[in-house]
Amino acid sequence: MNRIIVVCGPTASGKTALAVELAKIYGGEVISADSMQIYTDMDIASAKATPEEQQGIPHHLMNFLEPTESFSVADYVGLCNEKAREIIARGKIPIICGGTGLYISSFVDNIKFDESEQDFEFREEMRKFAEENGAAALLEKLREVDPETASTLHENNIGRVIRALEVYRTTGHTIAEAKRNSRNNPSPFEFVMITPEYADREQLKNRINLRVDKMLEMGLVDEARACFEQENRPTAAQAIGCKELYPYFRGEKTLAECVDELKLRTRQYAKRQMTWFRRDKRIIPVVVEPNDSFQQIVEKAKSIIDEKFYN
RNA sequence: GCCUCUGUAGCUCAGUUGGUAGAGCAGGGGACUGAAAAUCCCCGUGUCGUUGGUUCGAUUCCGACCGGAGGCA
Repeated sequence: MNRIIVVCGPTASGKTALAVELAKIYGGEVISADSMQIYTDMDIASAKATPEEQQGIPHHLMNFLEPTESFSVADYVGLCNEKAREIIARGKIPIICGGTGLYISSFVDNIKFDESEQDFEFREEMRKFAEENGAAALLEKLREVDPETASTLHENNIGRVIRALEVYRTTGHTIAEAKRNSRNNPSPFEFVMITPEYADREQLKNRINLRVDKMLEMGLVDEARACFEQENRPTAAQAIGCKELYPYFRGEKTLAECVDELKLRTRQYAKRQMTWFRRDKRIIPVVVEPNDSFQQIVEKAKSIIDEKFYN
C-alpha cells in the first residue's frame, strides 16, 4: 500500500490535533510540511506540536536543521519521499501535516527538480540591475530568453523574474520548459487530502488571536529575542512570530503594538494559505461548524478518508 | 456659559474656488516549481454628523442642533 493522508490548511485551523488523532486511528506517523518547523529553534513561533500534543506519535521533518542553514522545496520533496517510504516500510501510514502549500503540492505532484544549483551571486547582480534600471528592464531581459514565463510574471515580482533568469543561465533551458519536464512522473503514492475549513471565518480569526496570546504565555518574546540576536538566518528569518517583535527589541514600538502586528500578519498569512489550498480541487474540505466538537470534526475527516481508501 | 477647531469608506485622513469624492491601512479575490510564514497582482458608493436656508444644483456657502477636541471663564 502506498497510501498517504494529507492534512493541510491555514495556521491555527487545528491541523496538528487532527493529524495526531488520525495517526492514532489509522496507525500513522506524522510528517510535518512546514517551512519553519524544520528548524531546531522557534518551537513556539512555528507552533510545533509539543511532546504532549504529539501523544507518542512520531513526528518527522521537524527540528532537524540549524536556523543558519537555508532550505528549499527541492530539499523538502527529497526528504519527504524518503520519510514516506520509511514509514510505509514500517507498515504505517504517513500523515503529512502542514501549511506550506508549495511543499505539499510539490510532493504530491511528485515534482522533479533538476540538478540546477542556486546562484546567489547572480541573484545579487540581477537585483542591482533592477535597482539601477528598473523592474521593467529586468522583465525585458527575461522576455528575451523566456517570453513564455515573462508573460506570466508581473515586473514587480522581482524575485520570480530573477529566478527565471537564473534557471536559464545555470541550465540553458527556460524555467517554462523545466516546469513542464518536472511533471513527467506521477506520484507513486495514493493520496487523500483534507483541510479544515471554517464555516465562520471569524472563528478562525479568533483562534489565531487566541493562539498568539498563548504563544506569548509560552515565552514567545524570549524565543524571538534569541532570533533577533542571531545573525545569518537565511530562511528562518522570515518566520512570523519573530520578525514582528523586532521593533520592540529595537525600542521602536511597544510590545502591545508588535503583538497586534503579529496577529494581523498571521491572519493575512492564513488568508494566503486558504487561497493556495482552495485552488487544489483534490483537497477535500472538512467543514467545521461553529459548535462542532473535536470528535465531530474527526468523524467528518474519517468518513472522507474511509470513503477514499477503505471503501 | 462663551469662543475656536472638528465631524468624509471599518480606521487615519485628503479633497471638492458649489456640478454627489479619493489615498494609505484594514478587508476581499487571485497568482504561485529551488528563501514560500516569502514574493507579487487586482478590487474603493460612502445617508461627505443631522436639519433648515441660499442656489438650477450643496458634501462644499450660511444658520440651528447633535457628537468630539481644546481654550476662556
